[in-house]
Amino acid sequence: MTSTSRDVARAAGVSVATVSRAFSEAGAVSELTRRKVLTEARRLGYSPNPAARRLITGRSGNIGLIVPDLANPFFADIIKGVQRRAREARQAILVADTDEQARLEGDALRSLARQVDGVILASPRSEIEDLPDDLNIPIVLIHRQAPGWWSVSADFAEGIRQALVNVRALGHDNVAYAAGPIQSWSGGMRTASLRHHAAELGVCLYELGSVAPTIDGGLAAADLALATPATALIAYNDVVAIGAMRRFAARGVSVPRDMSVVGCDNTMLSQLAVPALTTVGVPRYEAGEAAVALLERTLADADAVPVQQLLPTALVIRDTTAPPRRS
Amino acid sequence: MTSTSRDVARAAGVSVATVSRAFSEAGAVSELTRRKVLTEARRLGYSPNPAARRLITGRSGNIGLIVPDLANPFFADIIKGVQRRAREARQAILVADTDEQARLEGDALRSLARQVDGVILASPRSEIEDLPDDLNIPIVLIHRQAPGWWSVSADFAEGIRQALVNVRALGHDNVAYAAGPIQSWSGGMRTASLRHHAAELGVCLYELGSVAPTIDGGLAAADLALATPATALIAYNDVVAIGAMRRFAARGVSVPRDMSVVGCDNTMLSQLAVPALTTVGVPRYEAGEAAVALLERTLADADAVPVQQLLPTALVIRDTTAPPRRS
DNA sequence: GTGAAAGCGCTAACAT
DNA sequence: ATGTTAGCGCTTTCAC
Repeated sequence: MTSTSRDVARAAGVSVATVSRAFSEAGAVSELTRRKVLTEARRLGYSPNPAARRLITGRSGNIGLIVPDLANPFFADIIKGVQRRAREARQAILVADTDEQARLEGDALRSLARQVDGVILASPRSEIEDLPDDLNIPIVLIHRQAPGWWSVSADFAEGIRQALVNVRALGHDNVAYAAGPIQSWSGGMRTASLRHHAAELGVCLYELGSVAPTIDGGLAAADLALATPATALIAYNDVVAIGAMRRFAARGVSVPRDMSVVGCDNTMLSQLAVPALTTVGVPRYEAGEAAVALLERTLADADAVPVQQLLPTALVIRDTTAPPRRS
Repeated sequence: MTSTSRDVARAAGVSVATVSRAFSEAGAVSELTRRKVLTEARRLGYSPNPAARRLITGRSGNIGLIVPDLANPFFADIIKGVQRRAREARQAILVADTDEQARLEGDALRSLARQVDGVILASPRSEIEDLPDDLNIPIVLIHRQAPGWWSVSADFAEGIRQALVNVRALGHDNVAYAAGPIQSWSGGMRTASLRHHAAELGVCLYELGSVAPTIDGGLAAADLALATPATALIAYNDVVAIGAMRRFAARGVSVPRDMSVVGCDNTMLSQLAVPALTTVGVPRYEAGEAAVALLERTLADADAVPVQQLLPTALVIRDTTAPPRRS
């Protein structure tokens, strides 16, 4: 059905090797014959068979991308970044969704391994040491760091520190914190940073414990926060923050007059739902792009030493209300 | 580095053909040798080279998915559906984002064509006749119908009709409609259905024209709606509806007391942002699954006659307020 | 039920 | 600058 390099070679009166060269643009073919070959190829509707090419070069021209949840806008943005950079590099992307299940990450990795040149693993839920390590392909982590692994991650510790500084500057000295799932690496970073800097800034930190990263989790967080003297709540992410705000409203607690709320991640949700929410903006698009760039580096030089790139977060301040006097 | 079928064959004391058979589970190999082969394979960390397999079978085990915008939760859900069904069928997904640009769809299609067994094209922005038709691979459209093409689409006409019936039942007889981009096929379906049924239901329809499918478009739609006697506004999608509600609020028009608003698509956004918004729920996850199922059918029987599957929409009613008296 | 051998379509030496 | 040739790792007749 589809024509082969032989057909084109025959039609153009050259050898298959020349056809191959014309398409691999090694520049090792005269301009004249190149045109001739390309013309015949177009006429016959020929394009190189990627499977055959791959069988011999060992390169697939594909990169794998594994994310916990495609429907989460946070990861959607990461994919867009990866996509953009990959398109430039003429690489296609194979995407896998693990439904937030850590154990599916290893499976996805293994099934992708033979089909791609490298894999980008966004916000892995697994323990890094549980991931298969005999895959023999480069892996770049996004928003997760681990010794000896390539990664590009936001500086979560610094981001949350800035949020705390901001809240402190507004005059809050009793701050509640609703942590997310305990497996969350970024959550761990945030918690540690918060503990460290609260003391330093003279802020009394009320840890509300781990809540689900959902609207419901936010409702619970709000109730817990109201049981403390806190006048500000820092939430694991925007969804939790939105849930908390909803509960505050229901309980007659005015935000931000009676209670400041700070989200994290700065997803589109926060802008649509609560334009006044201050959040810690975490780079996503940029992280996706950077991850592809790192992958290209490992592909170009397999022995390169792993890079752990750190991207800055940006505090998006949309609330500058001073705290109320609460006894 | 990675071992080949020959290595396994040697280790297991069989021929490469037997190894191949053991992995292709044709059942054409004795249970004993099968175990032996599989054991050796595991020991050596062998798995079949997909490129080689593909070169000979012609099947890649990949399916392509082209969407206008990965960051749009609407498409994210479609991907999740595709993903789920594809995983069951042990197919990987190559995803391409066209950034809402029609002309990129043809490019994406072409670049995917040689790498996949079939392509799913979600909500194409192109004119169908502009798409390349010499690709020689099956294509299934989502949320778009065209003669002679495989497709699975929501019944947009019926969905919007139900919305209109609901609004009419609430007592509104002056209804405004903010249409989306004129290139939108689903939008065209909706507009036609609305015109048709408005007359039938005795509703006076005020067409506000085409607005951008954004928050800003919603702001404009609200202003336009207030210039008519309409007591209800049906919006192209939830984002427009949310934008409109924001403007209504700013202009002191109470929703739903003074103005009913109906969205479309029932995205997560609408639930988070405005829990009271009535919307037309368009199947996404299901559409994605169904599309893979159709693709499997074309793959199993290349001569099968194209199916155009229609999925029902679901009216999500969260507002039952009667209309105000407006002169 | 299993083996031997012939390619799938391409690229990469090696010649010329 | 171009042609010849030898595979890449697998599946698939065809024998046995």
